[in-house]
Amino acid sequence: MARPLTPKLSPARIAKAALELVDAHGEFTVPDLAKRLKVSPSSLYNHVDGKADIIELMRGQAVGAIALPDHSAGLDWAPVIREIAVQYRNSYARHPRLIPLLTAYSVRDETTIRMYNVLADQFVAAGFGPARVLEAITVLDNFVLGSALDVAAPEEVWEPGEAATDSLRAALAAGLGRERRADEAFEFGLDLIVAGLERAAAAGP
Amino acid sequence: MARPLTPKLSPARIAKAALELVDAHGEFTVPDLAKRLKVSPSSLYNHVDGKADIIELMRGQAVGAIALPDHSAGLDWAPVIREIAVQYRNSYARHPRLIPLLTAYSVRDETTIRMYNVLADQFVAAGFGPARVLEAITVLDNFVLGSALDVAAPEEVWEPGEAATDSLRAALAAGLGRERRADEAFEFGLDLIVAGLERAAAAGP
DNA sequence: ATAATAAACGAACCATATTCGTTTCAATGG
DNA sequence: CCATTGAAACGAATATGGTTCGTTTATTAT
Repeated sequence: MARPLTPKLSPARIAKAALELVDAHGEFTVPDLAKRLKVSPSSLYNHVDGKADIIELMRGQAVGAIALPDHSAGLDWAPVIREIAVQYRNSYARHPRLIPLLTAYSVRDETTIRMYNVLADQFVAAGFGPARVLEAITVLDNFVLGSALDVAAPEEVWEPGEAATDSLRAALAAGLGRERRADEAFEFGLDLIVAGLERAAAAGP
Repeated sequence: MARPLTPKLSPARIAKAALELVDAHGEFTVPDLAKRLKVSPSSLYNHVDGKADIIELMRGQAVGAIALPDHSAGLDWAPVIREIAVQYRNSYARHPRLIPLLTAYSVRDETTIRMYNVLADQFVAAGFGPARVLEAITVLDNFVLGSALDVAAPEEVWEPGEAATDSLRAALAAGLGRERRADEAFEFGLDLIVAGLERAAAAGP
């Protein structure tokens, strides 16, 4: 009932359990989380600052796995930013139901900043001016976040209702499982954007 | 204390007041909403089904103002889809702080379906096959949603921290106010995507 | 008139997040 | 070796928020 020989809790353990709850149910409550950890709710507050803090820790878990490509070498910039976008998006897609929780707060963490830095360097190398660099990063970021939310959307959203025309109905029928469909749309959109950026770079300052 | 001569409440009134609260504070609680309407919390339940229902009503308010372009004429498809995307995004941008609430549910309403129909028709006219049509719609949708979330993000998110490199720092310095910056990035990205779609269409099926 | 419905209210309820005081153990340093 | 300190758990208590229910009163329909 009191202090155990070996601590049952730690921020990492808490974040992991919370993420499992979110993956399973799309949300989590402090009592549920405590139950899963076989602990009383108030015990959690010895290790974390509150629910918002737990969400931050989950973001770290999700995004911390991003492996930035080695850009120090003289690689072409386009494949580098493409790879970053893929990694970024995949790290979210692994926990789709976490994203709605993150959008409610929308804080940028350490990993994200590092990523922005690499992107900025690459775009400068591509010959973009400062304003364009910011726009390019924003475009990529927005597309990645939107695509991640798409993965989280429930299947029913994409079921044709009464009002669907033939064109839309045919398109929906062409979709396979939700998972791959979201993946393919992301790849397609990313190709469009990267190709567009390359053309913009070639067009000069 | 009992039934008044003229009803104080209606779904529309409730949605309007709730939206004002969200615009101002980024969230709303039922007690606060009731207070603003000078009504007891329980009275609301004579007109709406609960908090989730109120959020749905707000979505309707936000998105209901979209004016779909007249596409029956033989206009080129690219300007049509571009205009739709702009309208769609702007209707969200008018109430940025509402979006995080919507992403938690992500239900598609009537207006959205109508929009998808028009998009599907246009892409078919452009010569895309069914699978491509779905991908194109998804790409646009994801980019619009991500861009809308960007408008909602607080300013501080984009302030350069310790870890920012020169490239990123310069890019951030080039940004004006948050609002216009988000607008310009959206326009830029939309141009990239539409141009890419045009090239894809020209490349054939 | 009388019945039925609509619209408000207050009280009560349950879940959630959080705080506080207390207890128990582990480690440390005199 | 033990006394102090601090970490880690707990239970009780609190504040807030969403929702339900029974009641009251007015409007509308029969």
